[in-house]
Amino acid sequence: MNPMAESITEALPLAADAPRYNFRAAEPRWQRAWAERSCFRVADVPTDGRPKYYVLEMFPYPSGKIHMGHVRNYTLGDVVARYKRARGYAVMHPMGWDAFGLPAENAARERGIHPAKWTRENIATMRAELQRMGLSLEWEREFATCDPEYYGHQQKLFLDFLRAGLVERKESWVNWDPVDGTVLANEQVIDGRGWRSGALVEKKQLNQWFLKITDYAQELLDALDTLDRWPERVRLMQAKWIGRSEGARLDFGLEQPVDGIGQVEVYTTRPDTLFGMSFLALAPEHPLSAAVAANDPKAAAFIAECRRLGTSEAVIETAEKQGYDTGLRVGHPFLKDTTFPVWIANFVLMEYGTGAIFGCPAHDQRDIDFARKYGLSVVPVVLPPGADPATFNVGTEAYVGPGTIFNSGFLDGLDVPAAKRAVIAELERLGVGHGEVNWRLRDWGVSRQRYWGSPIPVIHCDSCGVVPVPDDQLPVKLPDDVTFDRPGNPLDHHPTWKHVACPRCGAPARRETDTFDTFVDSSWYFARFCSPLADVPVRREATDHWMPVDQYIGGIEHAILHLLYSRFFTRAMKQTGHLDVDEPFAGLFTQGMVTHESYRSAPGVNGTWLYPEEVEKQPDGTATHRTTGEPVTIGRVEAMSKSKRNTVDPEAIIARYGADTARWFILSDNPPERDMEWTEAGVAGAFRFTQRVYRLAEGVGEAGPARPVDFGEAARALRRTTHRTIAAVSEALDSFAFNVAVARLYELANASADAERRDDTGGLGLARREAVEMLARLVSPMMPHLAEEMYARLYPQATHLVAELPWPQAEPELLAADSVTIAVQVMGKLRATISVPPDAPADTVIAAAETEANVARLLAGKRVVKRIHVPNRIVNFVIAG
RNA sequence: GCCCGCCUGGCGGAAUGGUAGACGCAGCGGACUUAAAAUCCGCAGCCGUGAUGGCAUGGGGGUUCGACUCCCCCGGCGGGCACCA
Repeated sequence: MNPMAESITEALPLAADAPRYNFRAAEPRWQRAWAERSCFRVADVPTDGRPKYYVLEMFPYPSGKIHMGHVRNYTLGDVVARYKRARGYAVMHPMGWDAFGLPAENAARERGIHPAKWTRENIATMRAELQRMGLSLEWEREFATCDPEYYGHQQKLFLDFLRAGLVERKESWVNWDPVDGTVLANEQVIDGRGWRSGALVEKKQLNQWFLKITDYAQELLDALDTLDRWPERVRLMQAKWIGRSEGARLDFGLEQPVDGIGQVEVYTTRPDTLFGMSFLALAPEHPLSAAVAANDPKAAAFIAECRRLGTSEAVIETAEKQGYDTGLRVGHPFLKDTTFPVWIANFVLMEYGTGAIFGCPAHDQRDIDFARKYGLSVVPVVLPPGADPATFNVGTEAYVGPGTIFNSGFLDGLDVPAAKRAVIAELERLGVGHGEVNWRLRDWGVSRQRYWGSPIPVIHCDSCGVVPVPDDQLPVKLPDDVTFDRPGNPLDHHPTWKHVACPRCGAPARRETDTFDTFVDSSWYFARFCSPLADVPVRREATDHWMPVDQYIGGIEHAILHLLYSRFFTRAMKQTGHLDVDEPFAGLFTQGMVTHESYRSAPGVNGTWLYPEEVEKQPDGTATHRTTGEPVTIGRVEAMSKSKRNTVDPEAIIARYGADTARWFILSDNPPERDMEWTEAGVAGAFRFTQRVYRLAEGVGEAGPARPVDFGEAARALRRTTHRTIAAVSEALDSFAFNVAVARLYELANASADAERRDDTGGLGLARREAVEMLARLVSPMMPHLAEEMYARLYPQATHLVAELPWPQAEPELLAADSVTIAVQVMGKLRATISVPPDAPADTVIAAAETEANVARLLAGKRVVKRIHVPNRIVNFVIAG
């Protein structure tokens, strides 16, 4: 299976006599030491007075093995956790498993493994892998969302939400796979067909449970402004997703009522263009469309055609605008003697606004496309600045810019915003409409027709209706004895599970067999971590102390759904008294992906994909197959994916180079928010650095008795480098600039190595010992095992671990230099550098600069009109001419 | 189409408006070695006679004593959203 397995024990070549850091022995030893000393334990409700810091990485789905994306995510989080701990914070850094979901059911269907067994085995494997990474996790808080204790509390939250009016059961249009007998998410509909079954997907109305996230739409939007430690683009994406729009809702009266329907309600953001109306269009699912279709087979056929196309985005994108003229006509609120045709149009969405629009082709691109196709009238009513009202016309492109209203009765002469206000006022006065805010955000449908999820804790009774499961009967546990031998929901097929007595009247009733969307599970796990053993969903004292998460870290792919759902859930939990915070994540960091070159076994795109381990790179930049020797095409560098086989197994890397090397490389390559390229050469370089740093520790002398030393020039220089590195690394870690921290540590290592080659005079040996100790401690958030190993060498009698040490402090007097180099410019171009004492007065510095031969030459005979002096940095002479 | 981001050596990247290219990877030269690896030392943006010479941060303009950094225009790349009325 894994081509790299054979090479796991093969070590990088090293000289036999080279001192060697044996990570295979050291890493497990220090992992045990941290665990035995409970270095990473904190209390649910601490009393030690340290400030709290909650570091959380998005918990993994137990898919089988960890991948490089996990390694990057958890390494980033671990650096923050270890650094903040050293900085004096009580750090909570938990880990758990997002354990429900479809892959487990697929495994059951395809391989006959029970989803619970499959999931538990994957968790065991992946937990061991994470532990080998040396992460400073508090494993005592671990849970999986498939634990009945967890989802039972989730069911309790749902019932509390239900009682608080935050839950609704309603009919909604869904993508229905008639073969699998299940609802599909939009992403699971490919070219109108189910992604698994290949069956044509139908649009179907189904009773679904909804969480009323739209109740919080305004708040979720407004509070984005308070999330100043979130990436701007995530906030923008959420704002767009919530999609607030301001407009008007108004009624259009039908000339002839149809099936009792006398008017059509329309939502518009452009009430100012009402006089430019030329048609009204209904969504195919609109009740009036259905009423028309009842007596008009052609209309029915048109609607059926629209429905067949489904709701998938890909289909909507490519579909041409199509309409059907119903023959009906509507009046206009302001144009008393005019009527307009009513169409059914495929581009009108039932889910947004009222499912009906008025068409103003001159000022809306979709409407003009539609009007030009079907020969409908086009009346411009917004005159662009400078245009001539007598000749201004609209061709195939709608005018959507600002301007002055014309052709519009009482609105003529107003600008667009004023006209909007005037129309709304008039509609309200006439009682046919009003101003309204509309949202793109929809309520959150949480029902899934699946087994491997949390049961939704309600019971359906023929006489009592929907009855919540009483709190004392929670959790509603999943039955173990289920079969996956036929399509549909195994809970529904189960012979006994769903048959229960109604808790209210005792009559035979049925359990809800839908389970929760797994996004529900991940919407509050961060709160549960604060008190993972509590017999309530969350213990208030614990969440009051630990929430919000101070630093949340994960992939940008969760920018909208998971983060928005969690923000909503936090508010809902606050409303129901479970929490007392508004926002779950005070700080958010979104990491880039891990990428790798891809390889194909033959030229062009015809070859099969090859794993990196199957490929041998040649010195000339080409590549061949490791066993067959045939040429290999090197493809693009792209995100690691199983389908492209451009993956590298973290387990193999850790086995071959050690966890610290993997961690170091993944941090050093580039800034963490960008995509990084995983390369063999890069890992090897990181490995060499671990060895080099360790040798430095072996090369320093014993810790002598503390004594005042009159440091010589070289020792003073090294000490300044050491202390500047402390300051620089601290600053870099504070700002997530881990690649810069790495660079500064290379410099310190280089400086220590330089010192090693010089005579130990003037206290250089002591300065070197200090440099190496600080190197160990500064490197510890990133390479914790190596740091412990080095420290143990430096202090064989030490009674504490680096993981328990406070962060080193730079000595301020060592941050100041003996002298500074000043750049001397003439007319902004560098002409010389001079060395002067720090903070030398301006006239001294300028005088010194002027005497530099090269500067004097350029200034000779010229009139200097300005002398710029920036202390400790630069002198610039501006000459006339 | 709309929105956002990015563009610096062969590569990843560094740089409070103040000496552009730190640090690493790859490369080249040398030491050590029978040899290779490893290790160590050194070189290294481009042009150029070895000048503290010139040109250089996608292209063009601007602000400034001074611009990778701020502003405007253009180009390229990447990402997100999208019949949202």
